[in-house]
Amino acid sequence: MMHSGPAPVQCGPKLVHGERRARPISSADLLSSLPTSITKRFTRDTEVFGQGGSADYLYEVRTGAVRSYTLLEDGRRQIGSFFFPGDVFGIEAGITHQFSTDAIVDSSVALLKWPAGPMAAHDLQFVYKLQIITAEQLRHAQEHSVLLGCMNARERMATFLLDMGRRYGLAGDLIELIMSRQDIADYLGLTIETVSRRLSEMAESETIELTSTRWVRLRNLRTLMELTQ
Amino acid sequence: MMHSGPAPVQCGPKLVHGERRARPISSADLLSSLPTSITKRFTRDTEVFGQGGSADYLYEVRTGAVRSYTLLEDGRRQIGSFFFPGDVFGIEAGITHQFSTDAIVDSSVALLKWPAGPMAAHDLQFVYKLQIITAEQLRHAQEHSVLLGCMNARERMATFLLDMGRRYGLAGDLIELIMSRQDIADYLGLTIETVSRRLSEMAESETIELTSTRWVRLRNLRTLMELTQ
DNA sequence: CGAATACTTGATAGTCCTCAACTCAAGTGG
DNA sequence: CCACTTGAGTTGAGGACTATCAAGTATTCG
Repeated sequence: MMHSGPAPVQCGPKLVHGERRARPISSADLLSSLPTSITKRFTRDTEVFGQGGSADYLYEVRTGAVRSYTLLEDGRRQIGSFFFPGDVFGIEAGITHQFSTDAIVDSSVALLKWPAGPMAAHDLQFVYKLQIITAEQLRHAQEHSVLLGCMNARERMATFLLDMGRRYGLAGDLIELIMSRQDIADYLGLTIETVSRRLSEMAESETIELTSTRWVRLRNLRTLMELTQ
Repeated sequence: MMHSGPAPVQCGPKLVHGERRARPISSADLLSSLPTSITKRFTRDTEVFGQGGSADYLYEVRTGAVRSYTLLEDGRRQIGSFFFPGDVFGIEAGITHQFSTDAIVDSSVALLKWPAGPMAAHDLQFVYKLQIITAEQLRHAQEHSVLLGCMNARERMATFLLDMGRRYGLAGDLIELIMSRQDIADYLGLTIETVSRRLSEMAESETIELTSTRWVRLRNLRTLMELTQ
């Protein structure tokens, strides 16, 4: 199930109804349209907000990239999402943050202070947009559960590469992996070694090309998509 | 990482800041307060709505239980959530459902047709409540990603039992597993055999007692919580 | 240029999956 | 009421995939 499938020429997990799964977490210009937002800069590896901190703000990436994650006491880390320019994050059900976030590279982030008190957001348009974004993030989390619950390492890597290409792609088939191997591993529920091995394997089979450690060229989209679709 | 840790006397994954993770997906009485809802009955194993179907309604479990899941073409299934009386489900970012749902046992479900057209939900209170519920489900999905990405089978089972006890508990330490072993397996990203083995193991160590196939008594909460906290 | 860090590659081990047989429970029909 | 059937769940043996541990290579940054 997890370590799945008929190894040779497997056709990859496909959704019934033949639907696409991953897609960008769009922002719907939530914060940029509001005058009350301010912009802050965060250097590489510094915290934007921490687990348990009070959720007083909404955030939107302007430049750079951010990761959100949960830390377990013994050091295990699960990265829930990567956020790129335009992505909104920091939405919470309660008054405190359930996870931590920090900048992957030097980044600038727009902050919007929540309207004070519950229901003070008398702007229907705002709440409506917020609802859309939250629902999109929910969908992303559910898709990620499918990846973590059903897919093997090969399929996870292929899914990740295609997703990154869609959200952070450059020059068509050349994509930048702005995050470290450890980040990728913690996002995909794998170890850094397994991530490295699967990438090397894909390069070996000429499915991708490892231009440098942080740049990947997608050479055979079809093969990749057969592993994810 | 995944198949984790120092096997003997491991203390389980603990969140930094010592926070609790799982908790019920509360409804905030979204539908029950609205006059436009109708109630439908679904017999065991029948579909409430299917992946790809148009998302015209919101749903709330009245009696019984519902599972939501994603199906891959090769038969792999990931159950995202179980819903119990009071839980709202069927919230989507787009106009079609991203996953399927069906009744685990004979159930009655309240339906609320979405206000026609975008932004026609001129009731701020409604959108606000909806936002709360969506954010809660997002949190649940994120927590589930931690389970799927970081925890071993033992820890997943313990987390599941405690969560079920909280959401569907009876008589304090006696809980009903209303779903099949296969459902549990597909929810936890395991196989049915592994689920069975871990339950037997817990019974052997007197952490739990398997009263019958569908009833479990939690005998040693401390041990369970050490595996999850 | 050198040290620290990131990444890759190899060998081994462990957890969970797969396949298979068995037990148990529930429902049916004679 | 009991043999029969069927599906669900348990248990066992073996294997596969990924983790772990370790060493080596590449990259980055002062």
